[in-house]
Amino acid sequence: MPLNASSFLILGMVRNGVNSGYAIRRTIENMRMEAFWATTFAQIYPHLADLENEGYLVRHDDPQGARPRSAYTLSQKGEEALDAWLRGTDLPPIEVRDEGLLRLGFSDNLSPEETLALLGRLRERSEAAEREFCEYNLSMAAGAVEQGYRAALMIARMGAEYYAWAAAWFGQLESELQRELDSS
Amino acid sequence: MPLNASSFLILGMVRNGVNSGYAIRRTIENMRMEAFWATTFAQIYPHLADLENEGYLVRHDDPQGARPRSAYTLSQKGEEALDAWLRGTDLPPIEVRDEGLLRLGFSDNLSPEETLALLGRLRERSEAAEREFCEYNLSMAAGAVEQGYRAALMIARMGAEYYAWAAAWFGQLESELQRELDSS
DNA sequence: GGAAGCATGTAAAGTGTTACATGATTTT
DNA sequence: AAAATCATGTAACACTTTACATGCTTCC
Repeated sequence: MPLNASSFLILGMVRNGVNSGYAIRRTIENMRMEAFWATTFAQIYPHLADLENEGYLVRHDDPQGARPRSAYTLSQKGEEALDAWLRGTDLPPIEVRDEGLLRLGFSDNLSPEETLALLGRLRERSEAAEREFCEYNLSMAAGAVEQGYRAALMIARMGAEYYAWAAAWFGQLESELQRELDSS
Repeated sequence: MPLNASSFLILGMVRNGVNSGYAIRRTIENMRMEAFWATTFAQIYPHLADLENEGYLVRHDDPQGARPRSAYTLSQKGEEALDAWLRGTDLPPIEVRDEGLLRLGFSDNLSPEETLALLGRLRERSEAAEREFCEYNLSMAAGAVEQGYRAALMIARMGAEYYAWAAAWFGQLESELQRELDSS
């Protein structure tokens, strides 16, 4: 089983002390990490089991009262694989799937009013994403969790700034189109 | 068969006069449309056949000499489906998968030098993407293809500006880290 | 004559999402 | 007592990518 990006997401989480499938999913949600690498419970649990079978992770029983719980730690092999990936000189291309931009790209047949409405929805979607990142950034700054999580915070800050940029970009297009509409 | 975003990409292309599977793939490549919705030949050809079976597209034989070729046009049903999608008020969330950002997010264990190298690779990748968008934008401005392709050009311009922004962002992080390194 | 590009596909594998199922614990 | 959250998974489905296969045409 060759490791893929999802494997390293899990290994990285475990090294950061996020040691159960449930905790990994929740952390990804809280950190808005889905913004650049999404996953679901249905992916994480089987993947954790695979990584244990292949010797990258070690599983421990860690029940909370009568509720069973599996906690994981990195094995030597897991540490090495994660470090090799972090130091790798390859860099796979970014993959984006944005149905909204696709729609904008085929909007030539829409009326100016309809295009304005679409641009407004795109801007609002970016504004909402920006707000979510800002909320996470604030909650992090409040706690003293910054020890050892510098990189994750850096990414979240980039997310906030990117979505602010995108919202402004859509807003500018709206203004231009509105001006054209007014002057005709 | 409910239509998905890939269906509308194909319908939109056909309406714009890009009427064969081969031409659709090449146009997506030339326009750098893969930056926000990627596809391959292996997806397009069966999908075209499905859309024809369901009555969204009409197929015509359009051989070039002895080389066979299938050309498509939109049916009434196809036109309507495409317009309904363009005017839809729903807006599915953006999906991004960026192994590079994932790596940066787990880079706390790297040395400053190694982090600098990673940031440099990320910046270069953005710079390369920006160049590709600019090339397409220039090739469009040169030709008189702007008639009816205003939206596609708008998107390509956004692509160029976004990657310029991202490259600058990574560059700034590099400078900050370098300063820290120098002053210690 | 060979390389590059035009043109169309199939098969298999890999990856990811949705829906479902179960039961314990904590909070209101 | 009900709702929310913790915790773990399976099964089916949908989607995408990779590799392979074939043959024509144009340019060098």
